[in-house]
Amino acid sequence: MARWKPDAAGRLIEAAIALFEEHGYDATTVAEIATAAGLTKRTFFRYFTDKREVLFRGSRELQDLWVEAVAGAPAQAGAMEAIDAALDAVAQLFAERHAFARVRAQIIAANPELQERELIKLAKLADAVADALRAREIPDPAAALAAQTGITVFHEAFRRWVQQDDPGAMRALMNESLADLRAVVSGHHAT
Amino acid sequence: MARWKPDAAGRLIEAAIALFEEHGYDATTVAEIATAAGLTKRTFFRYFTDKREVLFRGSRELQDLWVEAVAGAPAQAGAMEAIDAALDAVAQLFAERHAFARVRAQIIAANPELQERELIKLAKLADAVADALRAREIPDPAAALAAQTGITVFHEAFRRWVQQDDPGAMRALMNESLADLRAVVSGHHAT
DNA sequence: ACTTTCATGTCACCCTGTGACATCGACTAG
DNA sequence: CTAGTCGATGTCACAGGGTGACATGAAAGT
Repeated sequence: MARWKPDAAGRLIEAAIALFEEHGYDATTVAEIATAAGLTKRTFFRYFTDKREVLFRGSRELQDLWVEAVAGAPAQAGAMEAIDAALDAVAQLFAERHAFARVRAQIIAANPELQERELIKLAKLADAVADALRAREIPDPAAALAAQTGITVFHEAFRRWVQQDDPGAMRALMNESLADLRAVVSGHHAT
Repeated sequence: MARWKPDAAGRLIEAAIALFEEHGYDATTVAEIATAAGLTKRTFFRYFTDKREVLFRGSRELQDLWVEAVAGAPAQAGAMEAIDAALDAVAQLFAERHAFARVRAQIIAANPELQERELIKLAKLADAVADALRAREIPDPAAALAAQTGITVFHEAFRRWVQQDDPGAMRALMNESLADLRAVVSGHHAT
């Protein structure tokens, strides 16, 4: 028999989310999370660099998905077509996780510190996507701006997606956001 | 004679920046900053909600400038014209503060926590600008997207502006970023 | 003069985050 | 089978960020 119960990180995440939902993020201490997961405070910090990070483990996965989708777009695709392909992949990923995403989004919405962490994860995501575009021979600053724009569209669509009930609606929301953005930037009037 | 030396907040900011430059942000404690300013740790936290905030007092001023410029744009101006007017005002403001901005940018660049704070300030700025656009009868989501786009252009231009020597170059950098963004979004190839 | 106001100080305290070292099952070599 | 190593976790002590409660005393009002 194993000395330790498996998946310590997973248990910490589950315990953390349950406690955050019940008492709020601030009112939950790391020691409480660790105890609820059958571990100690010190062990918590071996898995997560800080208390916030327990909610952001999935960001890495999202970033990989973006990067792979951009890299895997057809050879002749331009910057925005590659971004569009990534939006497809992302919309599919999230369709399976609507319920979880909502809970998590609610916890984050209630805490400025968590919003800060979310924004920096998004910024890192934009950097990674920009790198993926550069690897496709798209020069700067077009790569950086296209990446940032793709993330803006995704973020805006995500915000709306968690506020409504259809898990499959993300792609449509993305398309709306993208169309609006194009209209605004080129100076036409939006819908 | 006054009981306390005036401008406690200002003294704290100066002391903080000097110490951050000398020893780095992490290695500087709040107690050190306070003592250097002739105050106590407790007093520091009466002026700044946390240690980071001592570097972001000016963000409020920047936000007001944006909002006023957007509000004050000609009545017939569309979303992007109003943004453009704001970019003018912002470029002027920063022209006088190139040296300070560089020091501050360097401190922030060295610290992830500070970058987080910077990003959330930028997000709040985008929200405030979006509100100002809505006040001009620009409907959502155009208002939100135009605001976010304006901030993206500003941020990109700012990044380049602190890396070069001409304090007056910001407006030109903004124009370049904006032109690049337009080209990317509408699908043409950039320079 | 008496009171009130208010910026600052003092003190005690909790929580986050980290370094150093201990523990002990599991795995591996021989 | 035994010895030794490894790796995940625990224990302990501590620095630093951040806060609540109360004290102080000059200045400003009345």
